Amino acid sequence: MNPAVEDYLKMIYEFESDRKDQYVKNARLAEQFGYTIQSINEMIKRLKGMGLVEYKPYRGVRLTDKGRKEALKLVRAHRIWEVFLSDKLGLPWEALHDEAEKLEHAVSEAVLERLYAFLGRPEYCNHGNPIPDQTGHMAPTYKKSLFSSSVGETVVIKRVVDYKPLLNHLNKLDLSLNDQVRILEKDTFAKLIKVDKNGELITISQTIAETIYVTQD
Amino acid sequence: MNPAVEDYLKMIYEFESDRKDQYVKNARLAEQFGYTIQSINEMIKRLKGMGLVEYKPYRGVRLTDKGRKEALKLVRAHRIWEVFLSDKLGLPWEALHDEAEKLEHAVSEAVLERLYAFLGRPEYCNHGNPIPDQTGHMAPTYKKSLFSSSVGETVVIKRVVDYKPLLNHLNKLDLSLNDQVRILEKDTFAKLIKVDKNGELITISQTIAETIYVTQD
DNA sequence: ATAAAAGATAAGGTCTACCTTAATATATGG
DNA sequence: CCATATATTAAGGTAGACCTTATCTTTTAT
Ligand SMILES: [Mn+2]
Ligand SMILES: [Mn+2]
Ligand SMILES: [Mn+2]
Ligand SMILES: [Mn+2]
Repeated sequence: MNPAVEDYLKMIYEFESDRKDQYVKNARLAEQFGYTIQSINEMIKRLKGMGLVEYKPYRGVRLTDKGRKEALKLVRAHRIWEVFLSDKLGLPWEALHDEAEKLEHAVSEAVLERLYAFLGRPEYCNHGNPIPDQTGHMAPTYKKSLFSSSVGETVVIKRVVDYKPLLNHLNKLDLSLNDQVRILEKDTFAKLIKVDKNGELITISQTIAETIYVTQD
Repeated sequence: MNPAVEDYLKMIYEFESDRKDQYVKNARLAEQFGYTIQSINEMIKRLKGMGLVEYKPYRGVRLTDKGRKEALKLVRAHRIWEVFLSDKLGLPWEALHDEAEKLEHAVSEAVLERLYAFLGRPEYCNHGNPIPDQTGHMAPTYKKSLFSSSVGETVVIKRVVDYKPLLNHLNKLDLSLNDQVRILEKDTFAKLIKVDKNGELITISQTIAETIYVTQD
């Protein structure tokens, strides 16, 4: 298990969590990684040879139990490092991902468990994604989007998509995890939602509001 | 600068610190890394091409200023991670090196500086090696060996060679960094030294005592 | 001075993880 | 039902970082 293999497993895992029980298309992986489809194909064959994925031509790829177990370890390491970088070193949320992307491959399970304990066994990373425990179990994923909320509702931001341009945009809008907002207006034609955060009026496009997940307060 | 290149620079740096202004022999690198001399030769050529080392056939290799600067960054990262792993996660000193060997390559300078501050800008790692600051300056290296001490002297252990079998042996002898010991007896024929630590009698071979560095108390 | 030891170089090989160009197979929607 | 879009496979290439086998050069110690 080297960084390249690990990153493939993690990516496949993340795609699988989006659209449950779907095969992941090689083309999607190619696009996401910025590699050619041929390279993806080669690696998929290697992963298959290692018993980490199941592959059906023209359908796509899917993790085996063994592959999923490995992927979960990586997801776990990634999110634990994010918590460390944020909580202990004070890195802003848009910087966490890239750093964790490297650290996740550089740590033994023994050190990871100690780090996890040191951080107080956090259940979520600083983007609101659940952190699997040693057995692979994790807290629920917030699935209700801000845009799906109704006018008058008061909600709390609990998860955002971990994508740097989005996080930078949220910084500009002055929106952070655990912020409480009240839906003032929702215009499905203009594709906008207006919310109130502590007396501050914030206007958010539908596209952005669909990448923000909330709980009703 | 990738992990392989970084590890070569660090190794050359460490050999250079031992025997000042000496060229490092490719054979020594080969032995230490466990690679063939041919492989070392190839890599040395690459390092030379990158302007990181100066190489004289039959004499050896030496870091350029550029190479030394890079090497120092790695030494710094390595030792800072060791402090983290020991002080915050409680890893025993014999486990620090292997873990730091991976983490040192996985961290940006920005994160490293934050980590350094988080740890309280330590001057020494947990084996007593000085940690260079951002400019490359560092506290002095302890150079007086335990075996060179005289009977009757009371000394404090300030540095040990970071070599796992040695550290395990010191654990068995119940010797740690900052322990205070008094030299009871030194037998240059039997190649032994006997010390008292808090009423406990500890017998140490010359070879081992020469890998332990002390200050006079 | 010279032979043995130490060190360097040459040539060819492997494996990983990427790439390009080109051919081929499948899916599907009009 | 078949054309076009989508997906796959083939073939060959590169660069890094290792390897082995073999030859050649320099140093050094007697
Ligand atoms: Mn990664
Ligand atoms: Mn995250
Ligand atoms: Mn290393
Ligand atoms: Mn150390």
